[in-house]
Amino acid sequence: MSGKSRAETMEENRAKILSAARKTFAEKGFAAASMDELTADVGLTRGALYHNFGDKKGLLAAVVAQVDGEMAARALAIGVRHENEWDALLAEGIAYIELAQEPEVQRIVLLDGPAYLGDPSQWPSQDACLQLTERTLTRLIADGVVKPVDAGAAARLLTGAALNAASWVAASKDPATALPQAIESFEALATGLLAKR
Amino acid sequence: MSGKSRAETMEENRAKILSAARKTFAEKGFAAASMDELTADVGLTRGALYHNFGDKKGLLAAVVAQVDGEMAARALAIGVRHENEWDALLAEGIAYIELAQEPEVQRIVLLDGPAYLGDPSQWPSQDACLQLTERTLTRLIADGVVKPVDAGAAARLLTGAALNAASWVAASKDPATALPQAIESFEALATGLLAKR
DNA sequence: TGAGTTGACATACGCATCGTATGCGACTAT
DNA sequence: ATAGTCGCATACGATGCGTATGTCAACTCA
Repeated sequence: MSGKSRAETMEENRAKILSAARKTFAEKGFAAASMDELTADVGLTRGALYHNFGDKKGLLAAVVAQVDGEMAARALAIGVRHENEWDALLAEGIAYIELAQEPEVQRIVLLDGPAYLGDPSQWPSQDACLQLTERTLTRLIADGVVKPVDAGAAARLLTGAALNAASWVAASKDPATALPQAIESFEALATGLLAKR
Repeated sequence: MSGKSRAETMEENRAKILSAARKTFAEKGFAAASMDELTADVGLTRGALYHNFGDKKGLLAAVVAQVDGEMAARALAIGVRHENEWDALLAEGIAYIELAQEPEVQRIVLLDGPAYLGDPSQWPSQDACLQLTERTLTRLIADGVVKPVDAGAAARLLTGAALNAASWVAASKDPATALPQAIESFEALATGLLAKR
């Protein structure tokens, strides 16, 4: 019983390519990544790639969805630990700033993703991070904690601020000191959404 | 005296290529833009391109600097009309949201620029928008109007929020109604930076 | 003023890469 | 057993980039 079913090896090869792409895209960027090299590194050819993902952009989309999903899951796990919904929102935002420090996220999700797949709000994966904060914001607005602004717009602004903060920290000369400064500013900005003072 | 000097035609050809690049990059994106076509459209060859701009990325950098500079100039002109520095900052931010609605800015400065040239804070042009708001913020912090946060971080967060808002509006189904919502949220967020309430 | 030099651009070449069309072996169903 | 399908490899054509080399006009200087 050592043989693998057809569907099993199929999934294995898909995963191999996805994993290799995730690494290569993060290191060299999407444009500079050669599909010949990438597939050869896992013992396959481009034939497998085009069969599984359609084309090069299809592979990027799959990688983005994976990384994006993991980030949302981690942020959610952090936010859920807070009883107060507002504190959870803040914690999630700060989590984004910290999670987006990884070169993988920086390069794939924040740089190449938008450039080749278009604006995140149009992605099939629908930017998991955005949806998460939008739902949280909607509840907070209903509870009167947050000003009655459009939740979609506020969510986009908030995550946009957080992710830009992450890029700023990652690109700064001294990330260790830049990170707390970014978080401080983020918290200050966020409090602007509060209804009561 | 109808003859043009060597330096004159040089500048003319540079401007021709730059103008064509600005249009093509905005319409088809950086990756899909063929340098053969682009130069042929203005009656030149790639030889002129590589002589004037070094390589394809060099051309993108020049275009980005131009568009970025124009945007900062327009935002500054708007902000300067306000006597109150804080109102000027808000007006500048809102101006970014509106100015960044143009497909040129969206595609070139916000998508392809970061992807191919790296984080804006590392650009030679040093993201004119960022510098502008950072200086304004520094003055406001010195005056005690804004909380004593790091001006660089806050500037990045603020412009990041504004530019993401612009992308959100541009990608939304109904930009006409999304724009005021984005501005409303932006103003709310910005007030979080105020020291006194 | 005329020969030499420089500079701006064109031409030509090699190399890499992508997408597709085609081929082949393994598995499956009847 | 055989025909058909599926997953992937191989082969091909088409672009596009960067560089090395060529060329001709403009500028310099004696």
